[in-house]
Amino acid sequence: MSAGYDPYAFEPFAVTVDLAVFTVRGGALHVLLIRRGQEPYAGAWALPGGFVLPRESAETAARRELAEETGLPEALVAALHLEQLRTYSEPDRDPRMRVVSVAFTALVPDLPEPAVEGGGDAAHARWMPVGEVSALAFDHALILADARERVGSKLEYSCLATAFCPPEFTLGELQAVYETIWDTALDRPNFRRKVLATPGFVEAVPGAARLTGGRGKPAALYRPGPATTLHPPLLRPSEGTTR
Amino acid sequence: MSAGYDPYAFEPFAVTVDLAVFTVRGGALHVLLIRRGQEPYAGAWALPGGFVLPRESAETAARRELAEETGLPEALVAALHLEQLRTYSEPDRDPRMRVVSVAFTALVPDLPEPAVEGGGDAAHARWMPVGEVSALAFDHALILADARERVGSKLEYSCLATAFCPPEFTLGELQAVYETIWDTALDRPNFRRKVLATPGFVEAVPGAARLTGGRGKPAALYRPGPATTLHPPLLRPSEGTTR
DNA sequence: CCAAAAGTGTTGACAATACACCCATGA
DNA sequence: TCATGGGTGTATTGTCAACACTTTTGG
Repeated sequence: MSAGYDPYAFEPFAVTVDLAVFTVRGGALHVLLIRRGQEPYAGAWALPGGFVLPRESAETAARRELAEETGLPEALVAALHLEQLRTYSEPDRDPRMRVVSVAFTALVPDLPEPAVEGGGDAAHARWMPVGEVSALAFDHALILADARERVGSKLEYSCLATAFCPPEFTLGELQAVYETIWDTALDRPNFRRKVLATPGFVEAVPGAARLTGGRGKPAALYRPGPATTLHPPLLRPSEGTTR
Repeated sequence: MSAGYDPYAFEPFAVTVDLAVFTVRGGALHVLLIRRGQEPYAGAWALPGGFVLPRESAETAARRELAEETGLPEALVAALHLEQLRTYSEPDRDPRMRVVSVAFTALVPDLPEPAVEGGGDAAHARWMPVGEVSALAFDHALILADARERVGSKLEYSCLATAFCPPEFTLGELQAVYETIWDTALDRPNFRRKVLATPGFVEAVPGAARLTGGRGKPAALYRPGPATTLHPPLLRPSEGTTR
Protein backbone atom coordinates (compact mmCIF):
# COMPACT_ATOMS: atom_id res chain seq x y z
CA MET A 1 0.00 0.00 0.00
CA SER A 2 2.51 2.58 -1.02
CA ALA A 3 1.23 3.87 -4.35
CA GLY A 4 -1.17 6.60 -5.17
CA TYR A 5 -4.80 7.45 -5.29
CA ASP A 6 -5.56 7.79 -8.97
CA PRO A 7 -7.55 4.74 -9.95
CA TYR A 8 -6.46 5.10 -13.56
CA ALA A 9 -2.76 5.42 -12.82
CA PHE A 10 -2.11 1.78 -13.67
CA GLU A 11 -2.94 -0.42 -16.57
CA PRO A 12 -6.20 -1.73 -15.20
CA PHE A 13 -6.72 -5.23 -13.94
CA ALA A 14 -9.90 -7.13 -14.53
CA VAL A 15 -11.06 -9.43 -11.79
CA THR A 16 -13.04 -12.54 -12.60
CA VAL A 17 -14.33 -15.57 -10.80
CA ASP A 18 -14.18 -19.16 -11.97
CA LEU A 19 -16.13 -22.01 -10.47
CA ALA A 20 -15.34 -25.68 -10.20
CA VAL A 21 -18.72 -27.16 -9.34
CA PHE A 22 -18.69 -30.86 -8.63
CA THR A 23 -21.30 -33.52 -8.28
CA VAL A 24 -21.29 -37.27 -7.92
CA ARG A 25 -23.50 -39.16 -10.33
CA GLY A 26 -23.49 -42.74 -11.35
CA GLY A 27 -20.34 -43.56 -9.44
CA ALA A 28 -18.25 -40.87 -11.09
CA LEU A 29 -17.20 -37.37 -10.10
CA HIS A 30 -18.56 -34.81 -12.56
CA VAL A 31 -17.70 -31.17 -13.06
CA LEU A 32 -19.95 -28.48 -14.48
CA LEU A 33 -18.61 -26.99 -17.73
CA ILE A 34 -19.88 -24.49 -20.25
CA ARG A 35 -19.05 -24.23 -23.91
CA ARG A 36 -17.66 -20.84 -24.82
CA GLY A 37 -19.57 -18.89 -27.44
CA GLN A 38 -16.96 -16.24 -28.20
CA GLU A 39 -13.29 -15.69 -28.65
CA PRO A 40 -10.91 -16.38 -27.19
CA TYR A 41 -11.30 -20.13 -27.00
CA ALA A 42 -14.67 -20.03 -28.80
CA GLY A 43 -16.14 -23.51 -28.88
CA ALA A 44 -13.88 -24.77 -26.10
CA TRP A 45 -15.13 -26.02 -22.78
CA ALA A 46 -14.48 -23.84 -19.75
CA LEU A 47 -15.36 -23.51 -16.11
CA PRO A 48 -18.33 -21.24 -15.52
CA GLY A 49 -17.38 -17.78 -14.34
CA GLY A 50 -17.15 -14.15 -15.35
CA PHE A 51 -16.27 -10.63 -14.43
CA VAL A 52 -16.70 -9.23 -10.95
CA LEU A 53 -18.83 -6.11 -11.15
CA PRO A 54 -17.71 -2.85 -9.51
CA ARG A 55 -19.92 -3.22 -6.44
CA GLU A 56 -19.72 -6.97 -5.95
CA SER A 57 -17.54 -9.15 -3.81
CA ALA A 58 -16.01 -12.16 -5.53
CA GLU A 59 -18.39 -14.51 -3.80
CA THR A 60 -21.43 -12.52 -4.85
CA ALA A 61 -20.16 -12.50 -8.40
CA ALA A 62 -19.61 -16.24 -8.28
CA ARG A 63 -23.21 -16.87 -7.29
CA ARG A 64 -24.53 -14.49 -9.92
CA GLU A 65 -22.47 -16.01 -12.71
CA LEU A 66 -23.40 -19.49 -11.67
CA ALA A 67 -27.08 -18.65 -11.81
CA GLU A 68 -26.71 -16.83 -15.12
CA GLU A 69 -24.51 -19.27 -16.99
CA THR A 70 -25.85 -22.58 -15.83
CA GLY A 71 -29.39 -23.73 -15.30
CA LEU A 72 -28.87 -24.48 -11.63
CA PRO A 73 -31.95 -23.64 -9.55
CA GLU A 74 -31.87 -20.24 -7.86
CA ALA A 75 -32.53 -21.67 -4.42
CA LEU A 76 -29.64 -24.06 -4.74
CA VAL A 77 -27.25 -21.37 -5.92
CA ALA A 78 -28.23 -19.09 -3.04
CA ALA A 79 -27.72 -21.77 -0.41
CA LEU A 80 -24.60 -23.27 -1.95
CA HIS A 81 -21.46 -23.64 0.08
CA LEU A 82 -18.79 -21.82 -1.93
CA GLU A 83 -15.21 -22.18 -0.91
CA GLN A 84 -12.35 -20.14 -2.24
CA LEU A 85 -9.79 -22.34 -3.86
CA ARG A 86 -7.11 -19.85 -4.76
CA THR A 87 -6.49 -16.86 -6.98
CA TYR A 88 -4.80 -17.22 -10.34
CA SER A 89 -2.79 -14.22 -11.36
CA GLU A 90 -0.16 -15.17 -13.93
CA PRO A 91 0.21 -12.14 -16.21
CA ASP A 92 -0.59 -13.95 -19.46
CA ARG A 93 -3.36 -16.26 -18.39
CA ASP A 94 -5.86 -14.34 -20.53
CA PRO A 95 -4.75 -13.17 -23.99
CA ARG A 96 -7.03 -10.12 -23.98
CA MET A 97 -5.80 -8.25 -20.97
CA ARG A 98 -4.58 -8.61 -17.44
CA VAL A 99 -7.12 -10.79 -15.67
CA VAL A 100 -6.85 -11.99 -12.11
CA SER A 101 -9.29 -14.75 -11.31
CA VAL A 102 -10.58 -15.89 -7.96
CA ALA A 103 -11.44 -19.58 -8.18
CA PHE A 104 -14.13 -21.24 -6.08
CA THR A 105 -15.19 -24.80 -5.55
CA ALA A 106 -18.73 -25.92 -4.82
CA LEU A 107 -20.28 -29.30 -4.24
CA VAL A 108 -23.85 -30.05 -5.21
CA PRO A 109 -26.03 -33.14 -4.98
CA ASP A 110 -26.83 -35.18 -8.03
CA LEU A 111 -29.52 -33.12 -9.73
CA PRO A 112 -32.35 -34.37 -11.88
CA GLU A 113 -30.82 -34.43 -15.36
CA PRO A 114 -32.65 -31.67 -17.21
CA ALA A 115 -31.93 -29.00 -14.61
CA VAL A 116 -28.73 -27.91 -16.20
CA GLU A 117 -29.08 -28.42 -19.89
CA GLY A 118 -32.09 -26.12 -20.09
CA GLY A 119 -32.64 -22.96 -22.08
CA GLY A 120 -31.20 -19.47 -22.10
CA ASP A 121 -27.56 -18.95 -21.27
CA ALA A 122 -27.58 -22.43 -19.87
CA ALA A 123 -27.90 -23.97 -23.32
CA HIS A 124 -24.25 -24.91 -23.35
CA ALA A 125 -23.77 -26.06 -19.78
CA ARG A 126 -23.30 -29.70 -18.95
CA TRP A 127 -21.94 -32.12 -16.40
CA MET A 128 -18.85 -33.93 -17.55
CA PRO A 129 -17.05 -36.78 -15.79
CA VAL A 130 -13.72 -35.39 -14.61
CA GLY A 131 -11.97 -38.34 -16.18
CA GLU A 132 -13.23 -37.34 -19.61
CA VAL A 133 -12.28 -33.70 -19.46
CA SER A 134 -9.48 -32.96 -21.88
CA ALA A 135 -8.47 -29.46 -22.93
CA LEU A 136 -10.12 -26.47 -21.30
CA ALA A 137 -9.98 -22.77 -22.07
CA PHE A 138 -7.42 -20.50 -20.36
CA ASP A 139 -5.71 -22.15 -17.38
CA HIS A 140 -8.91 -23.89 -16.38
CA ALA A 141 -7.35 -27.33 -16.58
CA LEU A 142 -4.96 -26.24 -13.84
CA ILE A 143 -7.78 -24.81 -11.77
CA LEU A 144 -9.77 -28.00 -12.18
CA ALA A 145 -6.81 -30.15 -11.12
CA ASP A 146 -6.26 -27.99 -8.03
CA ALA A 147 -9.94 -28.14 -7.18
CA ARG A 148 -10.13 -31.89 -7.56
CA GLU A 149 -7.13 -32.33 -5.32
CA ARG A 150 -8.67 -30.03 -2.72
CA VAL A 151 -12.00 -31.80 -2.72
CA GLY A 152 -10.36 -35.17 -2.20
CA SER A 153 -8.39 -34.10 0.82
CA LYS A 154 -11.20 -31.98 2.21
CA LEU A 155 -13.29 -35.09 2.66
CA GLU A 156 -10.77 -36.43 5.14
CA TYR A 157 -11.05 -33.72 7.70
CA SER A 158 -14.31 -31.93 6.98
CA CYS A 159 -17.96 -32.79 6.79
CA LEU A 160 -18.25 -31.60 3.19
CA ALA A 161 -19.22 -34.97 1.78
CA THR A 162 -22.82 -34.34 2.81
CA ALA A 163 -22.92 -31.49 0.31
CA PHE A 164 -22.86 -34.08 -2.47
CA CYS A 165 -25.97 -35.70 -1.05
CA PRO A 166 -29.60 -34.62 -1.22
CA PRO A 167 -31.01 -32.85 1.86
CA GLU A 168 -31.88 -36.21 3.36
CA PHE A 169 -29.66 -39.13 2.55
CA THR A 170 -28.78 -42.63 3.61
CA LEU A 171 -25.44 -43.68 4.99
CA GLY A 172 -25.01 -45.85 1.94
CA GLU A 173 -25.25 -42.78 -0.28
CA LEU A 174 -22.76 -40.94 1.87
CA GLN A 175 -20.38 -43.86 1.71
CA ALA A 176 -20.74 -43.97 -2.08
CA VAL A 177 -19.54 -40.34 -2.19
CA TYR A 178 -16.35 -41.23 -0.37
CA GLU A 179 -15.81 -44.32 -2.44
CA THR A 180 -16.29 -42.44 -5.68
CA ILE A 181 -14.00 -39.55 -4.88
CA TRP A 182 -11.29 -41.63 -3.28
CA ASP A 183 -11.78 -44.50 -5.69
CA THR A 184 -11.57 -47.05 -2.89
CA ALA A 185 -13.92 -49.50 -1.27
CA LEU A 186 -14.78 -48.89 2.38
CA ASP A 187 -16.06 -51.37 4.93
CA ARG A 188 -19.72 -50.56 5.46
CA PRO A 189 -20.06 -51.39 9.16
CA ASN A 190 -16.93 -49.49 10.05
CA PHE A 191 -17.82 -46.49 7.91
CA ARG A 192 -21.19 -46.35 9.56
CA ARG A 193 -19.71 -46.41 13.05
CA LYS A 194 -17.15 -43.73 12.29
CA VAL A 195 -19.73 -41.38 10.88
CA LEU A 196 -22.19 -41.90 13.72
CA ALA A 197 -19.42 -41.60 16.31
CA THR A 198 -18.48 -38.15 15.05
CA PRO A 199 -20.71 -35.71 16.89
CA GLY A 200 -22.51 -33.30 14.60
CA PHE A 201 -21.55 -34.96 11.33
CA VAL A 202 -25.03 -36.29 10.61
CA GLU A 203 -28.27 -36.37 12.52
CA ALA A 204 -30.99 -38.97 12.11
CA VAL A 205 -34.33 -38.03 10.60
CA PRO A 206 -36.72 -39.72 13.03
CA GLY A 207 -38.81 -42.46 11.52
CA ALA A 208 -37.82 -41.81 7.95
CA ALA A 209 -36.58 -44.49 5.61
CA ARG A 210 -36.06 -44.95 1.92
CA LEU A 211 -35.43 -47.77 -0.47
CA THR A 212 -32.30 -47.30 -2.44
CA GLY A 213 -31.74 -50.02 -4.98
CA GLY A 214 -35.34 -51.12 -5.39
CA ARG A 215 -34.61 -54.12 -3.22
CA GLY A 216 -33.30 -54.58 0.27
CA LYS A 217 -34.12 -53.14 3.64
CA PRO A 218 -35.13 -49.48 3.57
CA ALA A 219 -32.31 -47.31 4.89
CA ALA A 220 -32.64 -44.75 7.66
CA LEU A 221 -32.33 -41.14 6.53
CA TYR A 222 -29.93 -38.54 7.88
CA ARG A 223 -29.45 -34.82 7.57
CA PRO A 224 -26.16 -32.93 7.62
CA GLY A 225 -25.28 -32.03 11.21
CA PRO A 226 -23.89 -28.76 12.57
CA ALA A 227 -20.25 -29.85 12.57
CA THR A 228 -17.89 -28.63 9.87
CA THR A 229 -14.63 -30.31 10.80
CA LEU A 230 -14.09 -33.96 11.51
CA HIS A 231 -12.24 -34.95 14.67
CA PRO A 232 -10.78 -37.44 14.33
CA PRO A 233 -10.46 -37.29 10.55
CA LEU A 234 -11.78 -39.98 8.26
CA LEU A 235 -8.55 -40.94 6.54
CA ARG A 236 -8.58 -42.56 3.13
CA PRO A 237 -7.04 -46.01 3.30
CA SER A 238 -3.44 -46.70 2.35
CA GLU A 239 -2.48 -43.11 1.73
CA GLY A 240 0.38 -43.49 4.19
CA THR A 241 2.19 -46.77 4.63
CA THR A 242 0.63 -47.59 7.98
CA ARG A 243 -2.90 -47.18 9.19
CA MET B 1 -16.23 -14.46 -19.43
CA SER B 2 -19.07 -12.83 -21.23
CA ALA B 3 -18.09 -9.18 -21.32
CA GLY B 4 -15.96 -7.25 -23.74
CA TYR B 5 -12.41 -6.58 -24.74
CA ASP B 6 -11.89 -2.96 -23.82
CA PRO B 7 -9.68 -2.90 -20.75
CA TYR B 8 -11.05 0.49 -19.76
CA ALA B 9 -14.71 -0.46 -20.06
CA PHE B 10 -15.07 -0.95 -16.32
CA GLU B 11 -14.19 1.06 -13.32
CA PRO B 12 -10.74 -0.35 -12.78
CA PHE B 13 -9.81 -2.69 -10.00
CA ALA B 14 -6.52 -2.52 -8.22
CA VAL B 15 -4.98 -5.78 -7.11
CA THR B 16 -2.78 -5.90 -4.05
CA VAL B 17 -1.11 -8.52 -1.93
CA ASP B 18 -1.01 -8.68 1.87
CA LEU B 19 1.27 -10.91 3.88
CA ALA B 20 0.83 -12.49 7.26
CA VAL B 21 4.38 -13.49 8.14
CA PHE B 22 4.70 -15.43 11.37
CA THR B 23 7.57 -16.43 13.58
CA VAL B 24 7.88 -18.06 16.96
CA ARG B 25 10.10 -16.30 19.44
CA GLY B 26 10.32 -16.54 23.17
CA GLY B 27 7.38 -18.88 23.44
CA ALA B 28 4.96 -16.59 21.61
CA LEU B 29 3.68 -16.42 18.05
CA HIS B 30 4.68 -13.12 16.44
CA VAL B 31 3.49 -11.49 13.26
CA LEU B 32 5.39 -9.02 11.11
CA LEU B 33 3.72 -5.60 10.95
CA ILE B 34 4.61 -2.27 9.42
CA ARG B 35 3.53 1.17 10.53
CA ARG B 36 1.79 3.07 7.77
CA GLY B 37 3.34 6.37 6.76
CA GLN B 38 0.48 7.77 4.68
CA GLU B 39 -3.25 8.06 4.56
CA PRO B 40 -5.47 6.24 4.82
CA TYR B 41 -4.73 4.78 8.22
CA ALA B 42 -1.51 6.80 8.58
CA GLY B 43 0.25 5.80 11.77
CA ALA B 44 -1.70 2.56 12.09
CA TRP B 45 -0.12 -0.87 12.02
CA ALA B 46 -0.78 -2.98 8.97
CA LEU B 47 0.30 -6.20 7.33
CA PRO B 48 3.08 -5.69 4.80
CA GLY B 49 1.91 -5.70 1.21
CA GLY B 50 1.29 -3.53 -1.81
CA PHE B 51 0.15 -3.26 -5.38
CA VAL B 52 0.68 -5.99 -7.93
CA LEU B 53 2.49 -4.51 -10.92
CA PRO B 54 1.20 -5.02 -14.46
CA ARG B 55 3.62 -7.81 -15.35
CA GLU B 56 3.78 -9.59 -12.00
CA SER B 57 1.95 -12.56 -10.57
CA ALA B 58 0.59 -12.12 -7.07
CA GLU B 59 3.27 -14.34 -5.62
CA THR B 60 6.05 -12.39 -7.30
CA ALA B 61 4.56 -9.18 -5.99
CA ALA B 62 4.37 -10.64 -2.50
CA ARG B 63 8.07 -11.46 -2.48
CA ARG B 64 8.99 -8.06 -3.87
CA GLU B 65 6.92 -6.16 -1.34
CA LEU B 66 8.20 -8.26 1.50
CA ALA B 67 11.77 -7.50 0.55
CA GLU B 68 11.04 -3.79 0.05
CA GLU B 69 8.96 -3.08 3.10
CA THR B 70 10.65 -5.21 5.71
CA GLY B 71 14.29 -5.79 6.41
CA LEU B 72 14.09 -9.52 5.87
CA PRO B 73 17.21 -10.92 4.16
CA GLU B 74 16.93 -11.31 0.39
CA ALA B 75 17.93 -14.96 0.47
CA LEU B 76 15.24 -15.75 2.99
CA VAL B 77 12.57 -13.93 1.02
CA ALA B 78 13.52 -15.73 -2.17
CA ALA B 79 13.40 -19.17 -0.56
CA LEU B 80 10.34 -18.52 1.57
CA HIS B 81 7.37 -20.83 1.37
CA LEU B 82 4.44 -18.57 0.54
CA GLU B 83 0.96 -19.96 0.74
CA GLN B 84 -2.13 -18.27 -0.54
CA LEU B 85 -4.59 -17.74 2.26
CA ARG B 86 -7.52 -16.27 0.42
CA THR B 87 -8.55 -13.23 -1.57
CA TYR B 88 -10.41 -10.37 0.06
CA SER B 89 -12.74 -8.56 -2.26
CA GLU B 90 -15.42 -6.72 -0.30
CA PRO B 91 -16.21 -3.58 -2.31
CA ASP B 92 -15.44 -1.10 0.46
CA ARG B 93 -12.42 -2.63 2.08
CA ASP B 94 -10.24 0.25 0.88
CA PRO B 95 -11.67 3.78 1.07
CA ARG B 96 -9.67 5.03 -1.92
CA MET B 97 -10.87 2.74 -4.66
CA ARG B 98 -11.84 -0.77 -5.51
CA VAL B 99 -9.01 -2.96 -4.22
CA VAL B 100 -8.95 -6.73 -4.33
CA SER B 101 -6.23 -8.21 -2.19
CA VAL B 102 -4.63 -11.63 -2.39
CA ALA B 103 -3.45 -12.59 1.09
CA PHE B 104 -0.50 -14.90 1.74
CA THR B 105 0.92 -16.53 4.82
CA ALA B 106 4.56 -17.29 5.41
CA LEU B 107 6.44 -18.86 8.27
CA VAL B 108 10.01 -17.90 9.12
CA PRO B 109 12.44 -19.00 11.83
CA ASP B 110 13.23 -16.77 14.75
CA LEU B 111 15.65 -14.26 13.27
CA PRO B 112 18.44 -12.42 15.02
CA GLU B 113 16.73 -9.32 16.39
CA PRO B 114 18.16 -6.49 14.29
CA ALA B 115 17.32 -8.10 10.97
CA VAL B 116 13.97 -6.49 10.72
CA GLU B 117 14.11 -3.19 12.50
CA GLY B 118 16.88 -1.92 10.27
CA GLY B 119 17.02 1.10 8.01
CA GLY B 120 15.33 2.18 4.80
CA ASP B 121 11.74 1.28 4.20
CA ALA B 122 12.10 -1.23 6.96
CA ALA B 123 12.35 1.48 9.60
CA HIS B 124 8.80 0.87 10.65
CA ALA B 125 8.65 -2.90 10.50
CA ARG B 126 8.55 -4.98 13.64
CA TRP B 127 7.57 -8.31 15.07
CA MET B 128 4.57 -8.12 17.36
CA PRO B 129 3.15 -10.92 19.51
CA VAL B 130 -0.19 -11.83 18.00
CA GLY B 131 -1.79 -11.53 21.41
CA GLU B 132 -0.85 -7.87 21.60
CA VAL B 133 -2.09 -6.85 18.19
CA SER B 134 -5.09 -4.58 18.54
CA ALA B 135 -6.45 -2.49 15.68
CA LEU B 136 -4.98 -2.83 12.22
CA ALA B 137 -5.50 -0.86 9.03
CA PHE B 138 -8.12 -1.89 6.46
CA ASP B 139 -9.48 -5.38 7.07
CA HIS B 140 -6.09 -6.64 8.15
CA ALA B 141 -7.36 -7.79 11.53
CA LEU B 142 -9.65 -10.18 9.70
CA ILE B 143 -6.85 -11.38 7.46
CA LEU B 144 -4.62 -11.92 10.46
CA ALA B 145 -7.30 -13.91 12.27
CA ASP B 146 -7.86 -16.08 9.21
CA ALA B 147 -4.13 -16.61 8.83
CA ARG B 148 -3.65 -17.53 12.46
CA GLU B 149 -6.44 -20.06 12.24
CA ARG B 150 -4.97 -21.54 9.11
CA VAL B 151 -1.50 -21.86 10.56
CA GLY B 152 -2.83 -23.66 13.62
CA SER B 153 -4.70 -26.27 11.66
CA LYS B 154 -1.98 -26.61 9.03
CA LEU B 155 0.39 -27.90 11.69
CA GLU B 156 -1.87 -30.89 12.18
CA TYR B 157 -1.65 -32.33 8.74
CA SER B 158 1.41 -30.76 7.15
CA CYS B 159 5.11 -30.56 7.83
CA LEU B 160 5.07 -26.77 7.94
CA ALA B 161 6.24 -26.54 11.55
CA THR B 162 9.82 -26.98 10.43
CA ALA B 163 9.55 -23.65 8.60
CA PHE B 164 9.53 -21.95 12.01
CA CYS B 165 12.83 -23.58 12.89
CA PRO B 166 16.37 -22.76 11.79
CA PRO B 167 17.82 -24.94 9.00
CA GLU B 168 19.02 -27.43 11.58
CA PHE B 169 16.97 -27.85 14.70
CA THR B 170 16.40 -30.13 17.67
CA LEU B 171 13.22 -32.04 18.30
CA GLY B 172 12.80 -29.97 21.44
CA GLU B 173 12.69 -26.82 19.32
CA LEU B 174 10.20 -28.38 16.94
CA GLN B 175 8.03 -29.42 19.86
CA ALA B 176 8.18 -25.89 21.24
CA VAL B 177 6.73 -24.64 17.96
CA TYR B 178 3.72 -26.89 18.31
CA GLU B 179 3.29 -26.05 21.96
CA THR B 180 3.45 -22.34 21.29
CA ILE B 181 1.00 -22.28 18.42
CA TRP B 182 -1.46 -24.70 19.95
CA ASP B 183 -0.89 -23.38 23.45
CA THR B 184 -0.75 -26.88 24.89
CA ALA B 185 1.86 -29.06 26.49
CA LEU B 186 2.88 -32.19 24.60
CA ASP B 187 4.46 -35.33 25.96
CA ARG B 188 8.08 -35.30 24.82
CA PRO B 189 8.63 -39.02 24.33
CA ASN B 190 5.42 -39.42 22.37
CA PHE B 191 6.01 -36.32 20.27
CA ARG B 192 9.45 -37.59 19.40
CA ARG B 193 8.16 -40.97 18.34
CA LYS B 194 5.40 -39.55 16.18
CA VAL B 195 7.74 -37.22 14.37
CA LEU B 196 10.37 -39.86 13.76
CA ALA B 197 7.73 -42.38 12.70
CA THR B 198 6.49 -40.10 9.94
CA PRO B 199 8.65 -40.80 6.90
CA GLY B 200 10.13 -37.69 5.36
CA PHE B 201 9.11 -35.29 8.11
CA VAL B 202 12.63 -34.77 9.45
CA GLU B 203 15.97 -36.34 8.70
CA ALA B 204 18.82 -36.64 11.15
CA VAL B 205 22.01 -34.66 10.66
CA PRO B 206 24.64 -37.33 11.27
CA GLY B 207 26.82 -36.74 14.28
CA ALA B 208 25.59 -33.23 14.97
CA ALA B 209 24.39 -32.11 18.35
CA ARG B 210 23.70 -28.85 20.13
CA LEU B 211 23.15 -27.69 23.67
CA THR B 212 19.87 -25.96 24.11
CA GLY B 213 19.38 -24.68 27.62
CA GLY B 214 23.01 -24.38 28.65
CA ARG B 215 22.64 -27.50 30.70
CA GLY B 216 21.54 -31.01 29.88
CA LYS B 217 22.40 -33.55 27.26
CA PRO B 218 23.13 -32.09 23.82
CA ALA B 219 20.29 -32.76 21.43
CA ALA B 220 20.61 -34.39 18.03
CA LEU B 221 19.99 -32.09 15.09
CA TYR B 222 17.50 -32.61 12.29
CA ARG B 223 16.74 -31.07 8.94
CA PRO B 224 13.33 -30.75 7.28
CA GLY B 225 12.60 -33.84 5.23
CA PRO B 226 11.05 -34.09 1.77
CA ALA B 227 7.51 -34.80 2.96
CA THR B 228 4.92 -32.04 2.87
CA THR B 229 1.85 -33.74 4.30
CA LEU B 230 1.61 -35.71 7.49
CA HIS B 231 0.04 -39.15 7.38
CA PRO B 232 -1.23 -39.84 9.91
CA PRO B 233 -1.79 -36.28 11.11
CA LEU B 234 -0.40 -34.93 14.35
CA LEU B 235 -3.63 -33.93 16.05
CA ARG B 236 -3.71 -31.29 18.71
CA PRO B 237 -4.97 -32.74 21.99
CA SER B 238 -8.57 -32.40 23.16
CA GLU B 239 -9.83 -30.69 20.04
CA GLY B 240 -12.48 -33.34 19.73
CA THR B 241 -13.92 -35.11 22.73
CA THR B 242 -12.11 -38.35 22.17
CA ARG B 243 -8.53 -39.00 21.20
C1' DC C 1 26.60 -35.04 43.28
C1' DC C 2 22.66 -32.42 41.65
C1' DA C 3 19.80 -30.29 38.22
C1' DA C 4 18.36 -30.14 33.65
C1' DA C 5 17.49 -31.62 29.21
C1' DA C 6 17.63 -35.62 25.79
C1' DG C 7 16.29 -40.00 24.81
C1' DT C 8 14.30 -45.18 25.68
C1' DG C 9 11.09 -48.75 27.45
C1' DT C 10 6.81 -50.49 29.03
C1' DT C 11 2.12 -50.95 30.02
C1' DG C 12 -2.79 -50.61 29.89
C1' DA C 13 -6.76 -48.36 27.74
C1' DC C 14 -8.89 -47.64 23.76
C1' DA C 15 -9.79 -47.66 18.73
C1' DA C 16 -9.89 -49.70 14.25
C1' DT C 17 -10.19 -53.51 11.24
C1' DA C 18 -12.07 -57.60 9.36
C1' DC C 19 -15.67 -60.45 9.08
C1' DA C 20 -19.64 -63.19 10.72
C1' DC C 21 -24.24 -62.59 11.32
C1' DC C 22 -29.24 -60.84 11.46
C1' DC C 23 -33.10 -57.84 9.39
C1' DA C 24 -36.33 -56.06 6.00
C1' DT C 25 -37.88 -55.73 1.55
C1' DG C 26 -39.03 -56.80 -3.76
C1' DA C 27 -39.35 -60.17 -7.13
C1' DT D 1 -37.35 -68.22 -0.81
C1' DC D 2 -33.71 -65.92 -2.81
C1' DA D 3 -31.17 -61.87 -3.80
C1' DT D 4 -30.10 -57.39 -2.24
C1' DG D 5 -28.94 -53.79 0.59
C1' DG D 6 -29.28 -52.06 5.67
C1' DG D 7 -27.72 -52.73 10.18
C1' DT D 8 -25.38 -55.13 14.58
C1' DG D 9 -21.96 -57.82 17.15
C1' DT D 10 -17.32 -59.16 18.22
C1' DA D 11 -12.55 -60.73 18.45
C1' DT D 12 -8.12 -59.64 17.10
C1' DT D 13 -4.88 -56.28 16.15
C1' DG D 14 -2.75 -52.17 16.52
C1' DT D 15 -2.00 -47.45 18.34
C1' DC D 16 -1.45 -44.01 21.62
C1' DA D 17 -1.07 -41.65 25.99
C1' DA D 18 1.06 -41.89 30.35
C1' DC D 19 4.89 -42.29 33.00
C1' DA D 20 9.00 -44.63 34.88
C1' DC D 21 13.59 -44.86 33.72
C1' DT D 22 18.39 -44.13 31.67
C1' DT D 23 21.90 -40.98 29.54
C1' DT D 24 24.73 -36.91 29.07
C1' DT D 25 25.91 -32.58 29.97
C1' DG D 26 27.06 -28.00 33.19
C1' DG D 27 27.70 -26.19 37.69
